[in-house]
Amino acid sequence: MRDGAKSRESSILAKQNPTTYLEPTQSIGFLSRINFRAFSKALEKLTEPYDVSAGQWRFLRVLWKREGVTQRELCREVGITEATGVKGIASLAAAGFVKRSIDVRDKRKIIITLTPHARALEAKLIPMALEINERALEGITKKEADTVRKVLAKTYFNLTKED
Amino acid sequence: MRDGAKSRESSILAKQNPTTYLEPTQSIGFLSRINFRAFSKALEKLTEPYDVSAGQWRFLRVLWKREGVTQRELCREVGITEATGVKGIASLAAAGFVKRSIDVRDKRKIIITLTPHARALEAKLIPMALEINERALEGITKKEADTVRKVLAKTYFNLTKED
DNA sequence: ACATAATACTTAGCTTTCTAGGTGATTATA
DNA sequence: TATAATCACCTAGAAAGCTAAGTATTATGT
Repeated sequence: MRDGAKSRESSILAKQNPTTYLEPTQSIGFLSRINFRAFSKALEKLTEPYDVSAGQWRFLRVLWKREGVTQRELCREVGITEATGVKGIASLAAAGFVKRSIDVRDKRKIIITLTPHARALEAKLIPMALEINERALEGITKKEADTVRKVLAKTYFNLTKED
Repeated sequence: MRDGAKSRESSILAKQNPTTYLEPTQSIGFLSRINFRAFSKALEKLTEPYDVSAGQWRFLRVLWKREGVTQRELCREVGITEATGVKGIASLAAAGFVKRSIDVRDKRKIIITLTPHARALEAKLIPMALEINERALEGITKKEADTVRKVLAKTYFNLTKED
């Protein structure tokens, strides 16, 4: 690993300054960004031996719960635009994780189904996600974690309503 | 705005399911990702009339507090790799927001300084960031917000230590 | 029935990010 | 002092996201 990345990550949150409202380290937007990257990278490091990238993981997680869904619905659940979904699903199909088939009753729709290989990966990969979550939440009480989930759901709602 | 984006954003968090640990809407990684996008987009909508993108904003915020910093140090504070920084700073320079100059005492280093135009933008743009934060935190107590900041700093630390 | 709307996916092009592997300047060491 | 190591930045290439605009297909309103 490059030294630059390491020194950045280990020290960026060292000097928290509670006096200034807009200090980056005090901004939930900033914290969301660096946590998103950290979660992705940590999970990707575990799933990489199975040739599953962080982007692919996000689709697979949805599909394991709910297969045979349309492309639009899948994108909605993953939390991305349909344009982004086209690329992501193409990459999943190229890697042999999903099959795309046109809905017989509505030829506009594309139904996404998992290949047996991708279905089998669930048992391997879900524990990895659990492990990352556990590692991330070390030293954090259940109540605190619940507050974070509740607040982040609310901030998201506040920022995206009336768009 | 496209209807797809709207329907996605307005309903994705509607059905929270507290029973399953790894539900996307219960995952702090997932929530961080969608919040990062939401914060970026909301702020960008306000700063766009000044031709400042979300990426550029992240650099400017640091530089307003601490000008004349090296490229490496700037990247560290923004929370990105140096490779990413090269592109971002090039975009800032091309837009006339910063000047890059070689350090006379160490010719490896590049010192980033703001142009008068970028310096003047601080007074316009900082209130926008405050506004987005206020909007995001509507209906959230100070204590809850503090918990979120504390927890997100900890999850980030937990995930990036010993890399 | 036929023109118009809406729906579902696609394409094109841009931004922001990453990793891996450079180059050149400075510092440390044998 | 020569050589090696380290440092600071750069390049290349790819992933993952976005908006805006385009193409079929289906639904709707007169």
